[in-house]
Amino acid sequence: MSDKNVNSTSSRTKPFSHANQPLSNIEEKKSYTLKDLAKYTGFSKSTISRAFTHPEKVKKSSLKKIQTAVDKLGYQPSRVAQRLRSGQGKAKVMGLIIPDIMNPFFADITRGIEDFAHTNGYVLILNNSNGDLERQKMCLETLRMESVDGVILPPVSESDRYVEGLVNEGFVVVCVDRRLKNVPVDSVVSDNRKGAYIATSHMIKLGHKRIAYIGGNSRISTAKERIEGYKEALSDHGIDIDNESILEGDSRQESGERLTKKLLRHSNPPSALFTGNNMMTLGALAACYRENIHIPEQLSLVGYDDVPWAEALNPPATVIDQPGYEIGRLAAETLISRIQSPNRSPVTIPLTPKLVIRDSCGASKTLIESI
Amino acid sequence: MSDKNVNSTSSRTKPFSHANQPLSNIEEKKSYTLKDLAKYTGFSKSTISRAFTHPEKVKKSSLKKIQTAVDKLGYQPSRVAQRLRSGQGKAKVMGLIIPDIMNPFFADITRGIEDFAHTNGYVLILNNSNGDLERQKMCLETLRMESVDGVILPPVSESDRYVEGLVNEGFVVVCVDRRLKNVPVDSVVSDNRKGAYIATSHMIKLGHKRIAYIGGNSRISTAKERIEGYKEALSDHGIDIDNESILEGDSRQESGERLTKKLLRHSNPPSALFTGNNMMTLGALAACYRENIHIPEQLSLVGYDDVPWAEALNPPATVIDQPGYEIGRLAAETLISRIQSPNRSPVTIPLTPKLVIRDSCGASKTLIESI
DNA sequence: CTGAAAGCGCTTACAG
DNA sequence: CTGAAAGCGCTTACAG
Repeated sequence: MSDKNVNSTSSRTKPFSHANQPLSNIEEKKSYTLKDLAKYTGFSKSTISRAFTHPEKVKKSSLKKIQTAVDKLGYQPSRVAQRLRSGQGKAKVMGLIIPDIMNPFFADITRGIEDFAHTNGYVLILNNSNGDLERQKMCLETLRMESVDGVILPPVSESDRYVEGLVNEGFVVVCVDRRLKNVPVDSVVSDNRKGAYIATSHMIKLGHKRIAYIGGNSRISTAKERIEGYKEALSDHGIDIDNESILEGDSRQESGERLTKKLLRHSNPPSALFTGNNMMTLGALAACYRENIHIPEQLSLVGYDDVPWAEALNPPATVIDQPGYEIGRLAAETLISRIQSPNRSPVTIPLTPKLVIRDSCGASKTLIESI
Repeated sequence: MSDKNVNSTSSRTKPFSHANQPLSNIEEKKSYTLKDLAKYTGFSKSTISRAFTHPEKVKKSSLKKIQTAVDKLGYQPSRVAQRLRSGQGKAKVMGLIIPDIMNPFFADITRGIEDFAHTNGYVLILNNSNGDLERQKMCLETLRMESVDGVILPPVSESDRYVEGLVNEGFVVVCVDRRLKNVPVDSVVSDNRKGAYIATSHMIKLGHKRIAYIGGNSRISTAKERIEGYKEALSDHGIDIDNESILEGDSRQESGERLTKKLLRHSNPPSALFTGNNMMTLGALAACYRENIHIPEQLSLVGYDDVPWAEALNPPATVIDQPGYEIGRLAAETLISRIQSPNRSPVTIPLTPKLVIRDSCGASKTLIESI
């Protein structure tokens, strides 16, 4: 044990500092254990433990005495010890692996998950995969060593042998935002094909023919689905698909800027742009500012995700909105329900995205057109 | 589960999929334990444990055999069990309590902390205080039950009896971004007084006399310091302080919008605005757009934090930049160093903010003026 | 260099 | 209604 200087407080008055007096010989302990409580109350550890876990099995008067002691000592059980004792699915910890916490959509999902976890007595271990498959694997390994009850993640890649193995082994995984192929897992996702379809159709209705698309890496399910929805909308409206107008980046601001510049410098530049990713939208805007392109006069823009700053932009941005917080909450809920019924068949909970019309396409009305 | 016996090894080829064959009767186990490894290799649990913790004390050849078994079975130690055994400061978990993960500055700090934790074998438990003192207390209680080695947080309030008690008890706390009064804790903070001073002086130099300020609740140390810096800059330049131009909100977008509207509708509105908080900056921008006020022609603006969208705004925003990621890393580093030397005196690590000049004050040059 | 034993702080059958 | 005992998976003196 390491030494620590506890003897600084001489006289004490407040309720808290009196707590450990009766057990002065273990005064330097960080926190009390069942054993201390047993010594203090005269009950056995069993009874005290039972007072917490099955109070109905303990005599009222004993319960009261124990409660008093708990209050007096400020006893708090060790969740680590509880975890070691309790079986599968009772650790009350969930893991979360986020590709980029700076992305407000993921931050919102995180918030939703944390809230639900907190409310249900779960604790959340946060990991950052940084969009890297190898790092995601390391995170999963760590989370496994932590005996978490399950993991929530937007998979870095749609197909992933390591995750497949884990799932088949019985490790609980819930996909959020992005899907996983070839594995039976619960997923809480939004309908990205539809979101992209709505966005693209909106521009088409406003008269645009040359609509470009930039988005994330297509090994990610959402990126893939969004391209599909975009293409489908064009086809449905009899517009030819121009592969030079479809550019794939890496979901970061920098690639958004780079790809947008490329599009703008094209001999026959697009009149409208759909950015399938909120960080890339930021890059696109920076590119327009640099190239002195005015929105919406010279370029109409629809972004993905109704980020907090969408409304503060000049002009306020028309976007596809997905309920991040809600998606997060649902994912956490799904995880807990899966833990409780390990054998139920996997569910996919799809959320429907909405178009939020602001001014970046020239349509001046500010209304939410739910589709 | 229950007992198991090791049948002698059959032939195996693929490391992973065949792994658990020799232990087929415990096939449904989630993961292997030291006991399994002991049975499998013939060594005692002690030796195997030692092979991990003190390999130099184990014979080379044994080490090799154990390694082979580990690989074959895919053994991973239980961090929960390790944690229970190991003493204070060896749990390798840190807690983080964030007031608002949607705030990109906090998200950036979180990223820095996670990175450092990950690199050093620590795991991060994330909690959301939502800026609420009571909730922050609950988070701290939970984190304590989790036997974390320490907690990093931007305190919701500068003075907080509960946290004080915790610290005096020896619970490791590192303040990040915001300070704590009356308690000897390590802190990694930026010089907010100076940041505000620089921002305000910049506007003064551009000729502004009526410079308004909106910021967060003044029970938060950063908000308080920024007001001080703002006032100091005015005084130093011989400008009277007008208390009607100083409005206090709650660090959220909505209050930024509300307060800005109030300022703009004033009979003698300000010609410049300093928003002491990035979410409130967003609100201020929305207010300007709504009230049809042009930046920088009608109102100059300096915001706090060089958020990812600052550059994508139209016009790109002049802001005070604080290195969030770096601050986070340093906080995690400080936490770990504190764990290692529980008795060293508390340090305060101050970072210097910079002014990033863009276009929201009319100064058209894009340069970073480090002060 | 190795193993048997104790113990971290809890919970849960099993006997009273 | 209560207590003694076993055990969760590990680590670490203590003896060989």
